Amino acid sequence: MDAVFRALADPTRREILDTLFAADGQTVTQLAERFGEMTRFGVMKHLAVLEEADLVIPVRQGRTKLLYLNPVPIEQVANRWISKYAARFTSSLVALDQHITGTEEA
Amino acid sequence: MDAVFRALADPTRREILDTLFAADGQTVTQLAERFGEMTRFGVMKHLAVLEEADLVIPVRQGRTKLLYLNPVPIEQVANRWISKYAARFTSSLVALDQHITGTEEA
DNA sequence: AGAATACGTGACCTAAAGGTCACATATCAA
DNA sequence: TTGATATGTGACCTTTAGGTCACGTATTCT
Repeated sequence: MDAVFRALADPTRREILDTLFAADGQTVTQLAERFGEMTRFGVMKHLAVLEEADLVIPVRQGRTKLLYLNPVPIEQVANRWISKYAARFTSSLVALDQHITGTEEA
Repeated sequence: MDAVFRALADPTRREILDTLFAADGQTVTQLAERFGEMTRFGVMKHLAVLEEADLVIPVRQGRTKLLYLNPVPIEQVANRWISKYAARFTSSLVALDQHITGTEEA
């Protein structure tokens, strides 16, 4: 989970996730072209960090590498760490649970 | 929001938040004593980052500084950024909203 | 085969992060 | 006022992060 937090710390990496969210399965070059202010190598280094955190999953296809967004680690961070602090989030889940299980309308 | 992400990136800082979550309103020295492997100065630097991100709110009281945890920025990150990626989180909020607004039980 | 394309690696540089220390300041207590 | 306590500051050091580049490898196309 440490790797996830560290990966999300950089704005460029969050922007990469945003880009993949908008269009999943891009190649490295396609992605790099959207970051004109940075070379392909810079983007690749960020991708390495994102892959390390399992936020981006690479699929080799011939000479290209397709990049897929993996939201699972983000969900885990939300559920295992953030929910502890985000009272509204927690109470939302509690309320939802009560709603579902009928605990509230006893 | 950038400051929040960056602040959460370091494990020591997350541990500080955990400590304040367990016991809010500690002084700097009290807090520092729990981090035996680091000097007070190291802890203070981390505190500066947390305060910068508004995750820790300092209240000067005489010669001591009381540290309070502020979960609001974490909630904002959850709502404005993470919810986009965490499908279960999002659907939970949607369900809750339906529950509150009565959209569901029409 | 040869050329173009797509990605990978290692060296390298600069700036920033993490951490310690000596020292300064403010406050309380006697 | 003197001494102890609590925190703040700036200099300093070491490691890491972010970024570029020259070059190498694999793959596709003709």
